[in-house]
Amino acid sequence: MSNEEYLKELRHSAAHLLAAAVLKLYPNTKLTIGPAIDTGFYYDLDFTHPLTEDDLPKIEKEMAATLKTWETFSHREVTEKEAKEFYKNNEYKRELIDEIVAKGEKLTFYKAGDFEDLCRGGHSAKPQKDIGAFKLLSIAGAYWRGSEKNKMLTRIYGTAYPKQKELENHLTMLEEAKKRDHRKLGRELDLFHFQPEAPGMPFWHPKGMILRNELLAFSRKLQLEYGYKEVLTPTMMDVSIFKQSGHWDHYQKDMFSTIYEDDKLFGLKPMNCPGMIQVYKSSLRSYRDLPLRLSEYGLITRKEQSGELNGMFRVMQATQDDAHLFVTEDAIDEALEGLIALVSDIYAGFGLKFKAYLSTRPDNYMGKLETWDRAEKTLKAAMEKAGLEILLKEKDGAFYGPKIDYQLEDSLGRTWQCGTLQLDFQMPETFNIEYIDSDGTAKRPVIIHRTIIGSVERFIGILTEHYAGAFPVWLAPVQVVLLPIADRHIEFGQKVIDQLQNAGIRAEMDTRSERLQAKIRDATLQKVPFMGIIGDKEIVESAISVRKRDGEDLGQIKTASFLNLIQENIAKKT
RNA sequence: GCCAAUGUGGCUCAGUGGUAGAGCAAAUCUUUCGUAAAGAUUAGGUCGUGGGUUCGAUUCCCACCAUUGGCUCCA
Repeated sequence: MSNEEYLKELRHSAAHLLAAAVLKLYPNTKLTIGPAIDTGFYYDLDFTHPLTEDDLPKIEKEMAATLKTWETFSHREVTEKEAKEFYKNNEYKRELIDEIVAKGEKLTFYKAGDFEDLCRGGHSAKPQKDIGAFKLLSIAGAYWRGSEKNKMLTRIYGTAYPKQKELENHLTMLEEAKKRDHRKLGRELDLFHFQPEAPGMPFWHPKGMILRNELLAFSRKLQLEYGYKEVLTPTMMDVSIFKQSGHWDHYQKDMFSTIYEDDKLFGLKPMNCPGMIQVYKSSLRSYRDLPLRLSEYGLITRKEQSGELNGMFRVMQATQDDAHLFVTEDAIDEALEGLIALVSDIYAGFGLKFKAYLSTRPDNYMGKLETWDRAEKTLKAAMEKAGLEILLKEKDGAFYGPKIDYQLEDSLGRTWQCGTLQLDFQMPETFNIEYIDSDGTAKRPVIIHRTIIGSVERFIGILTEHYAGAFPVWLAPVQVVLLPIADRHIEFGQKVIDQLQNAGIRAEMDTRSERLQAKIRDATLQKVPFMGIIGDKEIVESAISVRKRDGEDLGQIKTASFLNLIQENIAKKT
């Protein structure tokens, strides 16, 4: 058995343990389901009284006591009648029983100690021994069967490991993730803030803007190399555009709109596509113009439900690094190759690992079957050629075309959906866009939609957590801070600052009348990559003593060499 | 939108049915200092917003707003 399976069984058993303890403490609670998940387990319960976090330690204690009576799991097959009799007061379990019966599967009960539960199995052979350490982590609401039409149940999350040490490591990791929270770091590093008058819409501070601008400059530079042309389209347009694109029908409830001059209804764009298509349509296009790669760093606005905003990860206004490629059908392959290469280039700039998922034709697809087959084959071939592992998401494509989704992995191993690359055969029809082919006839191009960074806001949130705020030199809002030891060193410091700034380095000087230790501490907490200490010795040598934010002492360095060192770091994106 | 929790000076947090404190940050002064926090003084809050109960509400109740952990949603 793999370690993964072992953990899964152990946690599944821990979920039963949780249920058993809850039943002892709150006998009228109705059990529903309780699976193992990647990081632990949960159990969804229907309590007669609301539960709070304060109740968790009590439940943990009961779990520990119960575990002592759990030597092993035994199971038995039961009839539908028996099962329903057992759960005569539990409509959730009866619903599950009906489903199992309908599927023609056997009904089994698993028992450990004196706790028995409807279960398909998959438990630790020796729960008492295997569940070495467990902890209940949080309490949350969850809909029965995941549908908001159903009753809200109480979900208790927990985690379990064979060894106490492993549990502790996991908890340390959670602590570490908390320290890296971009909302916390955003405030501490003075990058941005939120306030109630603009929910889900960040106020960017000067230092945050440097991150944005560097990020976009990097993206622009690469896109230029790949033949993109940048455009910018209105944030607000008459809703007739969105009626034509279909957004008004399908997405209206998530769109902001506003009345203009009493009789015109304007909508804030929730996506850039309609606008960019207007640019395409603004003149007659020849096959010689294709592929036309239009990029836009467009501001999109979407209403989000109140409970789902989450710092920079989920905002109501976002800037997307959007692009639309207008290509002839037979040039799709080539366009995709370029795109996949570009995606890899951009992610590589941040040292982020990624996985690419190919989403294939859904049941409600539009267009011709053979076009889909070809498009999927094309995407697959392009992924293969780029050396990407092909992970499939069957039937998960958009109705207008198949897509590749990119998931980034950050330094804590968490994954984030960022880039997406979608083939679209539908929008060209809807907007009736054409090009004149070499034979003089009008033909329909294909559109490839893509974002790589995704939303700039979200990406900066991810980068902040990935680097724990210690941005690489090229991104760091302040790259160098000079620390004069006494006031008489400021003059020399200013000369160094001038040199650095003239070379485009973001350098500052801490002229406060604080002790050196305090200045080092503050610069370290601000995660400034380089500190340059200036005292009498440095002035004599016409050099600065360089300390890195991780504490490494680089000793005295002449200003010119220091400049080179920084520029090297910037160029290598370290 | 749903379940649960939270909202006190810029930040982190304490506290109370009789109109509020601490540390850090800030300002001023002293100090001019060698690799992660010098010292003193001062200033700063109608306790998220609106209603209600009460002689009196930051504290109790209701509504709303925002945030957090989840669920759902993300065409």
